[in-house]
Amino acid sequence: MNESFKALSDPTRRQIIKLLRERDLTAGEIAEQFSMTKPSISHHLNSLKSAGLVLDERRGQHIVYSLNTTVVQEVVGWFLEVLGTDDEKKGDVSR
Amino acid sequence: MNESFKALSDPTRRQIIKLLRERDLTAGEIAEQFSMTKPSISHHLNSLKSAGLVLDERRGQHIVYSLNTTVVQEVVGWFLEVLGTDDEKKGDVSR
DNA sequence: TAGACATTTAGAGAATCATCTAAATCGATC
DNA sequence: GATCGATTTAGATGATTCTCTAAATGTCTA
Repeated sequence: MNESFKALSDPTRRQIIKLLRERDLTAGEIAEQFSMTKPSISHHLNSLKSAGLVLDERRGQHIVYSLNTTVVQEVVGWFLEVLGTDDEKKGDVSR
Repeated sequence: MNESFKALSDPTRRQIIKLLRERDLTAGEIAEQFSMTKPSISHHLNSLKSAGLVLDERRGQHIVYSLNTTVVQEVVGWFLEVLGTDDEKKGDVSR
């Protein structure tokens, strides 16, 4: 969970996640979108991957990245917990 | 928005947010909860404050911190945008 | 298997960050 | 107004992070 938040703390990585929401993309296609070297993007992709936020799959010469919605959901869960819901008031787990 | 994510990338700061969900707390009360010096906690509080995630108010000798739910909501908004909703499919803004 | 392309790994440098101790500020009380 | 308690500010240090260039790896095709 901590790794997820760390991964999300960088604007480039958040942008990558937004791109992957549209469709799966190869590492090269992702790199094209940024004014940064490919190794740097590769580093960011690795950070997202080890946080479990994205998945990768080799497809021949290319490596295709996709969003792991499950893990993103978990992070949203943290926020919902912090914000509380209608069923569960601040810290009150009695009901 | 970037500052919010940066602020949330630290476990101590996320824990502070969770504590403030229970009730408003003074800087000292917050510091008590951690095995870290008060100046360090003060630094974290400042980080949360300048990200807009918490609010502070001087009450006599003490300074009371509280959660700024509005800004936390904004961060949740980012996630909902990434995850999509039932009304709005991946990148499809046509409907 | 040689060459070309896609991607990652390695290593380095500059910047940012978390934490500490020591000192300063701010408000209350005697 | 001198002192006490609560909190922050300043300054320093070690660790982590972002980015780069250069080199390595993996895969396809001729």
